[in-house]
Amino acid sequence: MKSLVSKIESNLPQLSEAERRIGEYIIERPDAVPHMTTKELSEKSGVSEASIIRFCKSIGMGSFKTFKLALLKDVTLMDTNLTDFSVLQQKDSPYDLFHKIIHVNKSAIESCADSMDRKELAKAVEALKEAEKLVFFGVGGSSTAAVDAQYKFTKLGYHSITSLDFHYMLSLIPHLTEKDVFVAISTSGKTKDVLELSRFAKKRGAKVIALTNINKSPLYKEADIRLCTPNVEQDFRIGSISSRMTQLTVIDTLYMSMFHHIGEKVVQKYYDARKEMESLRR
Amino acid sequence: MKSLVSKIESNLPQLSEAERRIGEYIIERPDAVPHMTTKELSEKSGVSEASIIRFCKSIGMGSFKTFKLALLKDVTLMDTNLTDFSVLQQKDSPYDLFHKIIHVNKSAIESCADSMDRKELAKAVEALKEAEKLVFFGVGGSSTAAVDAQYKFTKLGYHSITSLDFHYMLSLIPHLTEKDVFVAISTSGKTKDVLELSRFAKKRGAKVIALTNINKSPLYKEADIRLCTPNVEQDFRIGSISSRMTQLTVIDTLYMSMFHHIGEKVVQKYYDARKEMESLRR
DNA sequence: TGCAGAATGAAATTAAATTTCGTAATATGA
DNA sequence: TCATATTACGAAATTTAATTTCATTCTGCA
Repeated sequence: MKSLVSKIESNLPQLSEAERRIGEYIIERPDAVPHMTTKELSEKSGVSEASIIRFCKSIGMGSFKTFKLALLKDVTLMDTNLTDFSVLQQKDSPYDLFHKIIHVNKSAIESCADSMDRKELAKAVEALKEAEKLVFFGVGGSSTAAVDAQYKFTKLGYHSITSLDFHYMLSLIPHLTEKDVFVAISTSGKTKDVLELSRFAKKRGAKVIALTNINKSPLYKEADIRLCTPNVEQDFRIGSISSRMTQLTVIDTLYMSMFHHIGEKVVQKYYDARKEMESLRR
Repeated sequence: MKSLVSKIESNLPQLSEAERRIGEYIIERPDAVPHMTTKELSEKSGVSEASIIRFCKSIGMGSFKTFKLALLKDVTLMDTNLTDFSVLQQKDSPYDLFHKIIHVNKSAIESCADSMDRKELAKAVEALKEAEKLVFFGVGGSSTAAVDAQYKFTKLGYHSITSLDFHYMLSLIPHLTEKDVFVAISTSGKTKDVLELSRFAKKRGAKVIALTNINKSPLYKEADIRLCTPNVEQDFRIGSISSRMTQLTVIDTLYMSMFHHIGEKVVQKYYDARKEMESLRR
């Protein structure tokens, strides 16, 4: 049995101008179409709504709705890896953007699997297991990951520190020892603040874990342990919205691994914290 | 990831009479439902059309249409039968966990599409367009999203504020006016700190946008605009690692929409900021 | 050149989804 | 116990989407 998309593809030559335009759009973005209305699809493919209906009939579907359902079924089974698309188009509505972002973020997380080195990950987990203090540092977009990590590891009972303030960090690092871990977060691996603090921490004897894009950046080279995130595409104008997702996925992994390790010991404390929270009704 | 049908099944006891009737019918004939209209389904299950809509919202879907699409996907996949998995198993290596987390986070982002209401999203974007000050507030795991949002909107040139400190926020809110927007972030929608500040902000006349799970929580009810995230499963011991991903996806959407709106005006400023950063070699 | 016939989109119509609103039932609390 | 919320629900109104109708344009051919 032929898939609906390939059926459209093979019917393309027989279709009229307007219908072919529709078909081409559908082939391009089959995953997006089931969520659309005739109006949207007509705008996207540059034809009238009436033509959409005619198109559906042409390829043997009773109605636009039936067609959408059939297409969704098709796409679900196909499990196609959709390739790229440009994030910004002038006519995009917020809802369009929303779906694009879902797609982009999903793919970003998916590609995490490619860039991660399993040995480095194991080393990172070992280092964390033995760590006394954990220091996270990232600036700009990477501060999100630092804040998140700090919160999570505090929940696990770690002495876990982060700050956005370079000078605060500067005053903190002299107190680090070989038992401590400094997690440097920088997508590019070139951020000067992050590099300087990493070097300083390393000089103090702390283990430096770099959470950075997979490339041979200074941070990558200088770190003791490298947790690499994929080189997700980024729009030069807006920066990457997705690199943060990849960083957080790695943080989640570290968190879950540590939870796994010390897990049962802290469960009771989680309960206590939650119960206390409830009694304070917060 | 639980299937939608089994999710409905387990939610059944919590639903009201009419909604339970609907749920029971869906469990009985899940394959038939995607092709039905609200009218048909209401007749089959012996309730009103309005209840159908309410049912969809109750189980975490933005609309009847998205529900049908999700159900179809579910039914389609049921044949190919992907089994779910529990996140924690004793033998899991960090690398195993990593892959599981990739999977879980991906699914969480994917299911964002189901819970988002397109009208509410449009309303949120409109509100942001006209806003003077933006205030973000979230505690615990939700603070990540607040921090991220604050950073992003500052980059866009907004007067954008967040803090983890309840008392700081308390002193800030009296200065809000009708022109300002307060974005309340709480997965459960019940966090007392968030609720109290939202109410206060609303009393001051600010527009309150809730970024919360789709459920009928106090925050959901009281907000002017509701941006709903899906009810991702969470381990009672570790809390949800994924709800943050869904929140960030919504933040990304708002950010991109605003960028889209005021976009070209700020591009030059982005360049300036980057050039300055480079000249400072940071 | 002018006519038949196909292709197309704008506007009208029909159908479906969603919201609003009033009522009844049930919980809450003084 | 009685007043007061709160909740659940369906009927009707409204909004939104799908489909049909119909006028216009284009194309090929006598």
